Amino acid sequence: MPLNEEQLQQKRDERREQILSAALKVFARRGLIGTKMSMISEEAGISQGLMYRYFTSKDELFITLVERAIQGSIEGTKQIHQMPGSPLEKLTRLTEIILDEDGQLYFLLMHQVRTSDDVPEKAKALLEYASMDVYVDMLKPVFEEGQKNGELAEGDISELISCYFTVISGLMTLNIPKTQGFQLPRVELLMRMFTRL
Amino acid sequence: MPLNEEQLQQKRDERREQILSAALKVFARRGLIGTKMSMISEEAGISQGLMYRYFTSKDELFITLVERAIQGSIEGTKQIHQMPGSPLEKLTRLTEIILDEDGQLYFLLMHQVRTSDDVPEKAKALLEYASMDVYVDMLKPVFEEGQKNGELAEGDISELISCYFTVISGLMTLNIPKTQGFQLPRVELLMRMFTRL
DNA sequence: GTCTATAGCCAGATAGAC
DNA sequence: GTCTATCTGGCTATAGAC
Repeated sequence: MPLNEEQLQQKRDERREQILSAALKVFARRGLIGTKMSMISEEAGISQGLMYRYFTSKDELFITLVERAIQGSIEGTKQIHQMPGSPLEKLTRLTEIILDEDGQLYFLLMHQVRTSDDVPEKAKALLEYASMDVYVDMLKPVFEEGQKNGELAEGDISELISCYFTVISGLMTLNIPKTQGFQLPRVELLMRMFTRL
Repeated sequence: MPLNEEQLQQKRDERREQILSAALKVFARRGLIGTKMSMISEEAGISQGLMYRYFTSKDELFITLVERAIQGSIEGTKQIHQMPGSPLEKLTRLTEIILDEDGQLYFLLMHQVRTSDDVPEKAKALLEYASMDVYVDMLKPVFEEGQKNGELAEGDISELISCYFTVISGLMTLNIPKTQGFQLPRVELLMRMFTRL
């Protein structure tokens, strides 16, 4: 019983996802240069040659993942507006999600792009869509409300949000789960930076 | 006029330092694998071949720098006991120094060792000397005094110090000076995590 | 002591068998 | 569609000229 065209396409998409998922795991930890195609194919359980039927090069594979990482981080941050509770509760919840979530792999990937010179030009260009300003603008309404109701610290809003994202980014970048000795600070401790004294 | 043995040795040491300094700059940003010997030799302004007269391999060069990084970070942290002022003032001052200083390159190097698998076994082993416990123990007296005089937040001291170093490490790792958009948070903002409300 | 040229190895990408 | 075998280029480390 032969498969129809749609089924074939679906199988092809699944395999593509399988490769992307394996590649994300390896790229995030090891970076573009530190990753050999053989590592990805092994992680995906297929041969090296086969990957080139789905992606024309290591760079293309990498760039595809960077696109997803940026989109995912923006979508994730937007979630805060659907959350219940006061501004401080929202911020606390968002922080817990970010630090917990396995979106960490995408976070590390974006860090690779930011700090490495050996990354394709296109990946660098894509990162413009994830500038600090983008995130600051998304969180601004929440911080404004929090300042108004007295929960959040006074002061320049952009500076506060920028501080928030910088600290969170730093923590994510340390890749703590696997790093001996370091342990993720409790969210309540972190929040003290932004709450009214 | 020929140089005597001591002068020759000194000239040799200078060249060695010149190579080490160049190597630190490149390794810290690009990691062991991302760095080609030609990059280091170019940064140092010498030929590739010459480096092998001073270091037997890329790995040896890397390990030498890791040793220095660990020693430097410990020495630096110890400084806090020589500082003037109250515990909170000492901690603030230490933080400013760490974030400011060009010891950042050493910081990044240690991060490379922690997170990369492609680093020589010996470098990994050396990092044991820079475990979180080592730093916690160094800062313990200062935090104890700060809690006693009411400047610092109450709570488990090890957790507070560990949080402190984790956040600082994260910020250093982001390599902010060169990273567009990110900016180092003001130290006073960071300190709010540890001061009494 | 320093440089240039090269040997040897390793990994990305391709070709061709099944 | 998938795998194995191979081509090709680039980088570490060495050899040899000056």
